[in-house]
Amino acid sequence: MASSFTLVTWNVNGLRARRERLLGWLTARRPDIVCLQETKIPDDLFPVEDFTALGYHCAFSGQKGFNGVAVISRRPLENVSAGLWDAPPVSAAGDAEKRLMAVTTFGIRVVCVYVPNGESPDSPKFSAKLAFLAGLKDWLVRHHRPGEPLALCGDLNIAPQPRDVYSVEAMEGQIGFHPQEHAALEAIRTWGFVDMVRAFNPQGGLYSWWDYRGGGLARNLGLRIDHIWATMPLAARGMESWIDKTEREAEKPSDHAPVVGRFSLLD
DNA sequence: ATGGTTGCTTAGCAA
Repeated sequence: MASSFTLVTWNVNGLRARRERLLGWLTARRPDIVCLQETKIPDDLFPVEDFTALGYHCAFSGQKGFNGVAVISRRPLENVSAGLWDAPPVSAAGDAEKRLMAVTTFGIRVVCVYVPNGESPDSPKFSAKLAFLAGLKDWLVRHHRPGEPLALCGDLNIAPQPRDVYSVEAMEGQIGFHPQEHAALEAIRTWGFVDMVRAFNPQGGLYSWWDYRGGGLARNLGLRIDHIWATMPLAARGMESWIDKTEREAEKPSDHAPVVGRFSLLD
C-alpha cells in the first residue's frame, strides 16, 4: 500500500499535439493525480480511452481551439464541477472560456485552473485577467474553507516573486510579473495557501515555462508561472515538490514543464 | 531585435 500520492499540474499546450509525450510520461512516472491545462479539445473529442487504458479516471471541461482543463486520477473523481462564474456579477460574460474545474479525489479537493495570459498590461485582456483572479478568490471564499485539504493547481500565468523570473529588470511591469497581478495573486494566497515548490526549494532559477521563441529554453529565459498551492491541512502532508524540466527539454515539448508535489496518504 | 515558434480554428489568433 502506497503511503504517498503525487499531484501534478501541467499545461500541455494542446492535448492532441502532446498525446505521445503525455502518455509516455504518465507511463514512466505513474503520477496519481494530474491537472491539465490548455487541452484545446472539445469534450466530445476528449480521448477518454487513452487514460482509462493507463488506469486513470478523468474529467474535463474543454472547447475547440484554445483553453480547456482536465483532471485525471488513479482514484474515482467525485463532485466534479466546472466553471468559475457560477454566480456571476451582472457584467460577467459567463464561462465561455473553459478555464476552471474542481474535483474530489484521494480525499482532497483539487482545483485545476488556467488563468488568462493577459497579453500585455495595456490590453483589455489584462483587466480581464485581473477580473478572473478576483473571481477565483471569490469562488474560493464561496465554495471552500482554508481548513479543508485543497490544492489549487494550474497555470496561474504569474511569477510570484523576483526569484521566479529570469530577470527582474526585463520582467518588471511586464505581463506575468506586474504589481497588479501580484496584488491579485497575493489576495488568493493569503486566503490560506502554501506554494509547494517554494516550501521545499528556496533557490531561484526554478522555472516552469520557457518561450518557444528566441531560444528561450537554451538561454534559460524562464518563468515560474505554474503552481501547486495547498491549504495548510494538505501542505502539512507535503513530502517534496519539484519541476520536471526534462519534459521541456524533450522532443516536441509543451512550452510548460510538469510541476509535481508529493503528499502523505492518510487512507 | 515589435521578431521569434507552436497549436489549432488552414488563416489568423492566442500564447
